Amino acid sequence: MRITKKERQKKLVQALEADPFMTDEQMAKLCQVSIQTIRLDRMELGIPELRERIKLMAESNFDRVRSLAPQEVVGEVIDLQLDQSGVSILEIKKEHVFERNGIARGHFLFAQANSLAIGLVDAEVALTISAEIRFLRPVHINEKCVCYAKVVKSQFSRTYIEVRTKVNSEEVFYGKFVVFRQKKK
Amino acid sequence: MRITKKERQKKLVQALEADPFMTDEQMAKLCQVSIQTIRLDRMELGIPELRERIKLMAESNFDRVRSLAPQEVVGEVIDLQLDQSGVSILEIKKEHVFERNGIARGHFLFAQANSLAIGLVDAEVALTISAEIRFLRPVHINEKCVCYAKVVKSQFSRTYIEVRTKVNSEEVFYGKFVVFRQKKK
DNA sequence: TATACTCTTAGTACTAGGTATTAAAAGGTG
DNA sequence: CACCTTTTAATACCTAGTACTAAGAGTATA
Repeated sequence: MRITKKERQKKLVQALEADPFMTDEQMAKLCQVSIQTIRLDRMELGIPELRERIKLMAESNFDRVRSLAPQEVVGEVIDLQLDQSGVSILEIKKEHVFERNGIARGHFLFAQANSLAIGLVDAEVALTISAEIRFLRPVHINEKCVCYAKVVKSQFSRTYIEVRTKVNSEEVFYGKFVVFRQKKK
Repeated sequence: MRITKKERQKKLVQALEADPFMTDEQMAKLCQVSIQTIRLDRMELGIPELRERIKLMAESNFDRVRSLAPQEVVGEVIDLQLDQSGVSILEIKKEHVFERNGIARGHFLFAQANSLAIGLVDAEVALTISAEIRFLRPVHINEKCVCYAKVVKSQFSRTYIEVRTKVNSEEVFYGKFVVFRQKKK
């Protein structure tokens, strides 16, 4: 016995973390033991077989891809008057919050506001130039952030937009955005 | 022959788009044809078998999971002196940019900066209170954003952090963050 | 009507990467 | 030496296929 069972199992877990696509055969070679030993190890450790592992990975990302892939806008736009105002909603889920305390990471609120501000501008190219933002109170998991954006001024190639995000009519985020635009449609 | 071959194949593609986890058997039932017909259809359409499909999904998201799942931080932290300074790198990929023009959406640069600023603060709870940010030039796909954050002041329960993001020593983003902190570790 | 042709179904052999089970060998410890 | 854990081996079976051959069904064409 070269290394102990415990050590081998530890090694296995690490190896699978680095490359979850290993077959039992490959693991057996890696650990210099028989395939049966590997299978017993997987049993003990509660590690499913390759195909199950792959499936779990694919499934877990499938939802995420679906909910995050239409990434052009963060949050669901429910109202939009181009060059005037818009409203979007973002429900804070576990992927948005700090594990530790369940408080939403600021950049998601920013992303919602930024997306809406950009989406508001009726131009071929619209890019954020600058922003002044304020996080007024922490937002928690399961809260629905309703984001209101309003164009306050449009000068030369710049659009000035004011954004307020509320949770139950309580303001949680405020931002002033300056957006650069090029060539009206 | 109820529906034509073309119609059936169209149906198949749509069904698989909605649920890529279907076996040939399930598809056969769905289309009211034999399993062999489904296999011929897959051949013609160049659709791989279930296991291959699942594997492709898992693989394609594996990289993304790696780079995005440790979501506590957007970007890879390569240097960190708590309460002093830190550096992180974010490579702009296709999921970060506007499809239209290949320019990075601002909120990713913000997220990188915000994450680093929060990560810099050595406290149990650290939350962004406000930020003043400026996007100095557009960042394109494949560019590597190196983000430098520096604590400039720490007063009461607030930490003031300055962040500069560069691409090839050219400044692309600048931000001043105010971070709230609670209870030192 | 017979023939040609596409479409569909059936059946067999084989594959990877396993599970589940039983049994035997190897190794270390009291 | 006996006991017990650990490891290996062997066998039957499973799923979701591939690869291939062959035959039947349905339709159009000479």
